[in-house]
Amino acid sequence: MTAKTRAEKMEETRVKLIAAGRKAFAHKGYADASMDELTASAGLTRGALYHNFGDKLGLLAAVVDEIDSAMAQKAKDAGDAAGGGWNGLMAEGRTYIELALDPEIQRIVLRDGPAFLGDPSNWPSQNRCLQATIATLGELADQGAIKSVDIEALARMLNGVALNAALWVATSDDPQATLHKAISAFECLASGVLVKQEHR
Amino acid sequence: MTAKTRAEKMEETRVKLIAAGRKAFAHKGYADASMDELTASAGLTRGALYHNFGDKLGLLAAVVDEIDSAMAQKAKDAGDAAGGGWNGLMAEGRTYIELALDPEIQRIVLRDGPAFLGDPSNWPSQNRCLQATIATLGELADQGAIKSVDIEALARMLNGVALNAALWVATSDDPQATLHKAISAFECLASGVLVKQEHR
DNA sequence: TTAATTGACATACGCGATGTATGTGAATAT
DNA sequence: ATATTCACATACATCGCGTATGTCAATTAA
Repeated sequence: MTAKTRAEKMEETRVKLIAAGRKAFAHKGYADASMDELTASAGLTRGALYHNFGDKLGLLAAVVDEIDSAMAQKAKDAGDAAGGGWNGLMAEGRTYIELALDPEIQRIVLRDGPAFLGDPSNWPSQNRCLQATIATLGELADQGAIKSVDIEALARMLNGVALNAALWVATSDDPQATLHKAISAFECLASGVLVKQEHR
Repeated sequence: MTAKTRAEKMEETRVKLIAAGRKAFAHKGYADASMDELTASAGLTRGALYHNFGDKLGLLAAVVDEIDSAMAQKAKDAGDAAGGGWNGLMAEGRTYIELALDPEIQRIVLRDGPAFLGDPSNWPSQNRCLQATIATLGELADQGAIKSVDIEALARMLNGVALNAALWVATSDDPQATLHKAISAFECLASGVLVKQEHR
């Protein structure tokens, strides 16, 4: 086998640091995570950290982006599996909320992320997710399936509901029980954008 | 007039520190707010801070409690002025959106609060704004005007929509135009919780 | 009125963590 | 083979929190 090149080793340390970051940030929270301990647990020093990510926030941004991108991908897959359209949109939302059961996601993405990195709608991963929602809503609007309200506004509000639901589940004492309530409320509110109300 | 007693002076310093906390936390965020600078801006030292509030988190809790209480009062007033019921709920939502336009509220109560103090429903203030929404929804549920979904969940989702709307408006190029879109979208989603008699 | 005591706040210190400046050795280029 | 780059380690400066201790005015008691 071929010897490791320099770029390969650097990528290796980036992966190690992000992995260590996920563990430390999830377990102790961003504020209480020591970069000395974190880098040591990866067999490195803070030198590697500041060379690769600039500062502590840089590592958090990288960790959040990795996790949030994976979340968006899973949500999109669920939407496609549900056949797209309205059912797809609901499946995306439901999946996003269910992911909030993961303690790592709860702590890093839903709690510390907004506090230390700012408004989530400015995150690269969140913007991608928003564009996907806008596209789906656009199709539904062309079909006359939803009320004539500004598409971007609807997309932002829907994502806001899902994010808020996820946050609620994340901080709940009983995540499993809260999950069902959150999903029901999400679908209830979402039904408001449909032209035809569901019969119950 | 009577000379200032000791308890009166202490209350004065508490007021000064909370006021300084609101300014510093809103402008620099909780994490980057220096207690040295904060207390100095109030003409005091960190000694007063730790004597009155125990630690940095104690001051944040006091600040959040004060703001959260004021928010609840304004929302309730708006709801009452609209005559309660569904109109009152919509008025509360609009009020919440307008309140969340305040950068101080955005940063301290809506972002740093949950991150550093934990789940808002566990705050000493018990998130009074949310409680007001829950109370109104309870009335509507008794009247059979809304779908049978968990009241707390609905309240949280509605507030989540309002929060997201406010954040969007706040960062918009044209806040006035965006505000109308946001409120329309809010009312659109909110209508999802109403039962529609004509479809039964 | 005056001496004793309380307590609200200031001052001083230790500890830990971040960020930067500098050093080093292995991989790459000439 | 020598020079150079650069990924990372090491060493250092700084800053901010929390605590321990000091101080002086306001209260209390005689």
